[in-house]
Amino acid sequence: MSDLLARLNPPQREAVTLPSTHALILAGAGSGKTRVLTTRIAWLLANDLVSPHGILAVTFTNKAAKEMQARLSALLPIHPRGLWIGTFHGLCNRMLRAHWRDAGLAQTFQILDSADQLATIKRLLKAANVDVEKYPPRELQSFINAHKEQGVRAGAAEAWDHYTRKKVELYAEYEAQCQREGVADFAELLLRCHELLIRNEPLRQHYQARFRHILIDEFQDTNRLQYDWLKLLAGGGAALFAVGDDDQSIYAFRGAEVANMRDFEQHYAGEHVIRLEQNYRSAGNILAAANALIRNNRARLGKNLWTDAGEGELLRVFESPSDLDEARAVVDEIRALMDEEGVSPDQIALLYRSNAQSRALEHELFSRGLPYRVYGGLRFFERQEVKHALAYLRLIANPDDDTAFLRVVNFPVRGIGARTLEILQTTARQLNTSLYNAAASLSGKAGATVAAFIRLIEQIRDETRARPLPESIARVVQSSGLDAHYRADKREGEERLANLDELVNAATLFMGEHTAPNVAAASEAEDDVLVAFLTHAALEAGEHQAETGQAAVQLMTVHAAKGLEFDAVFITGLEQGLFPHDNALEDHDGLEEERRLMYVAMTRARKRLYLTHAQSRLLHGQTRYALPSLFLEELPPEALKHITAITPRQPAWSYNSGFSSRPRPAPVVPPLPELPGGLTIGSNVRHAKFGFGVIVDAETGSDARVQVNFGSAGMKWLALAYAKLEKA
DNA sequence: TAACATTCCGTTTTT
DNA sequence: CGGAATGTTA
Repeated sequence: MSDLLARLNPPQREAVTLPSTHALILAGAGSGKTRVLTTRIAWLLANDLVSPHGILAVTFTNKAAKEMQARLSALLPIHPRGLWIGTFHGLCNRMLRAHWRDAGLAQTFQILDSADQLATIKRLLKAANVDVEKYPPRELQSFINAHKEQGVRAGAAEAWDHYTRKKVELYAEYEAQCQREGVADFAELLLRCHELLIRNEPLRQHYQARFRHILIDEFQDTNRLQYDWLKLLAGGGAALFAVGDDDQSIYAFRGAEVANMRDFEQHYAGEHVIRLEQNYRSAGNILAAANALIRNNRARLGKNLWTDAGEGELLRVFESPSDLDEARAVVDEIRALMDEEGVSPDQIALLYRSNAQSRALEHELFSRGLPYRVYGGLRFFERQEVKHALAYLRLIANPDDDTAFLRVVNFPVRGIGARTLEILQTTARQLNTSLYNAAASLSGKAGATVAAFIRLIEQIRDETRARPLPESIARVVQSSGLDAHYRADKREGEERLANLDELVNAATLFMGEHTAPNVAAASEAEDDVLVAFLTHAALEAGEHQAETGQAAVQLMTVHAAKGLEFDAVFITGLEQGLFPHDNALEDHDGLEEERRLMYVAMTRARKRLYLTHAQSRLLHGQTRYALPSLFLEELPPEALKHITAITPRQPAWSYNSGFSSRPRPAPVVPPLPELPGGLTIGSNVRHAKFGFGVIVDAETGSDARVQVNFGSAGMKWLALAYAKLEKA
C-alpha cells in the first residue's frame, strides 16, 4: 500500500489520502491528474475505506474511462468488480436500462447519435410543414440540446417572442416523437436519468446510499445538468472528488460551465482545494511561456506550473510569407527533426485552430513522402454502410424506430420512393403509430412493396433468432441485400464490404468483452446482447480513422490534442483572426477561451515548441493578410527565438535547412500595385491613431488608397495622401 | 433514380 | 477554393 504513495509528490499524496470529504483538485497540465484520480480509488480500496460497490468514477470520453480502468488494474493486485467507471452517458444509460420502466422508456430504447437526431428533427419539421429556412434544423437541434443540458424540458422553457415560442413548440413535438419511437438522444440520457432520480425517491435513496465516493475527471467541462446530476447522487453523504483545470476549459461553446468549478469550491470543497502545480511534461521555457500567456486571463482560480526539469530549448517562432511557405518550413523542420535528431514522427504533432488548415500541411507532407495521420473525420460506426446494417438491427430490436425504418426502407433500392413514403407517413400520423405498424394499413401497389419490405424484416428477424450476434449481423448483411449492393459497386463497394466484415468482427470482440460466460445459453439474452451492442455503437462511435500502421506525424486541431503530449509540437496559423479566431471574439469570454486553447496547445509539448504564422493565407478562395497572433506578443521574448524562414516575396525554395527538396517552379506572383513610399500589399505600417497594421489591398493612381488591417482596431480604407502611414 | 449542376457557406466537438 | 447540400434533368 505504501507502494501506492511512494511515487507521489506531496500535493499529490495529500489529494490521494484525503479523508472521506468533498475536494477540488486543481490539476495543471501534465501534473499527474489521472495518476491522482486512479491512485485515490486504489488507496480508498486498499485501506478498506470503501467497497468497490461504493465507487462511482465519471469521465467525459470513453477513452478516459478505459484508461482509468487500465491504470487501476495495474495498481491493484486483483481488479475489483462492481466499480462503476464510465462516461456520464454510459453511466446514465446503465441506470436507465436497469430502471427503464420507472424512467418511462421502452425496454429496448435506442440511442440517437447527433446525425440520427438531426434526421429526426428534419423529419419532424417536414411533417409539421415548417419552413426550414426560418427554422433551420441544426439551429433547432442545438436549441433542444442546450435546453436539455440546462435541465429544461419543453414545458418549462421560456419564450418571450413568437419565434422562440414556435421553437419550444417544436421541442415539445420532438420530445413526444422520440417517446413514441422509443429513442433517446444523448442529452436525453442525462436528463432522463436526472429526472428519474429526482422523482423516484426509493431509487434515489438507493443510489445515494450506495455511492460513497464519487470522482469526476475534467470537471471544468461539466455542463449544468451534469453538475446537478453529480450533486444529486452525492446528496446522501457521498464524498465528491473533482479533478479539473479551469485554464484548460475549452468547451464553453458546447455548454461546459467553468463556473461549476468556482461553485464547487465555495459550496463543497471548502478548505479541501489542492493544487497540483508541478509539471512533469514540458521543459522550463515552454512552461514559463504558457504561464505568461495564461496570466492574461482575468477569470482564473489561479495556478502556476513549475518544473525541475530545466529550461530546455527556446521556443521557435517561424514567420513565413504565405501558408504554403509555412507548410514548407514546417515540413523542412520535421525532416530535420527526424533525420538529424532522431525524433520519431509520431512524437511530432502539427496543431491548428480549424480543420481547414490541415490541407496545406497534408499536401506538403504528402508530396515530400512523409507519413502522417490526420485526426478527425468519419468514425467507424458513423460510416454509411455500417449505419445501414445497424439500422436493420435496430428495426429488429425495435420496429417503432422510424429513423432506422426510413434509413433502410429503400436501401438497397426496392422501389419505395418518396411518394409511397409520403402516404405511409401520413397514414402513420393519422393512426398515431410507427411507420412499421402503419405499413399494414396501406393498400394498392404502394402497400404491396412496403409489405414486402416488412416481410423482409420479419424474415431477417426469424433468421437471426437465437443466433450469436456476429452471425446475425452477417445474415443481416446478406439478406438485406447490402452485400449484393456493395458487391455491384465498382467504385467504393470493396471498402464498404470490408467495413461490414469489420462490423462482424466488432460484434465478436464485443461479445468477448461484454458477455458473462454463462449468459450465452439464455435465449432471452439474445435480444439483450443486440440492444447492448447497438448501445455500444451509439455511445462509442469508435476510432476516428484506421491506423496507418507505421509511425506517422500527427495532425489535429488544438481541441483534439487536449490530453495528449508530444516531444515536438508545431502550433500553426498563429494569426489574428485565425487564432484567436474572429468568430470567437464576439463572445465576451471568447478571447479568454481562445487563450486557454493556446495554453492547452503549448502545454502539449515536452521538449520543443514551434509557433508558426504566415503573412498571407489562402482562405475561402482568396488571399488574406493578417497580423501575427496577439498571443505571440504575450509570450516572454526571452523564451523565444525568432526565425524568419523566408523573407517576403523571395523565392520560396532557397531558405535554410540542409534538406534539398527538388527544385520547384517559381510561384506565379500577380503583379502588386506600386505604391509611393515603398509600400505594397503585405507591408507592415503604423498609424498614429490605429497603431500597427498590414496593408491588405490597394488602389493605385493619383488618389491612391490602401486597405489596412489594424487587428483589434479593425479594417480601414485610408487615402495615402492624407493618412500619415509610417513603414513599420 | 441517379448523375449532374448549382448554390451556399466557411471554428472548435464528445456522447 | 472545396464540400456539403440542395435543385435539375435525362
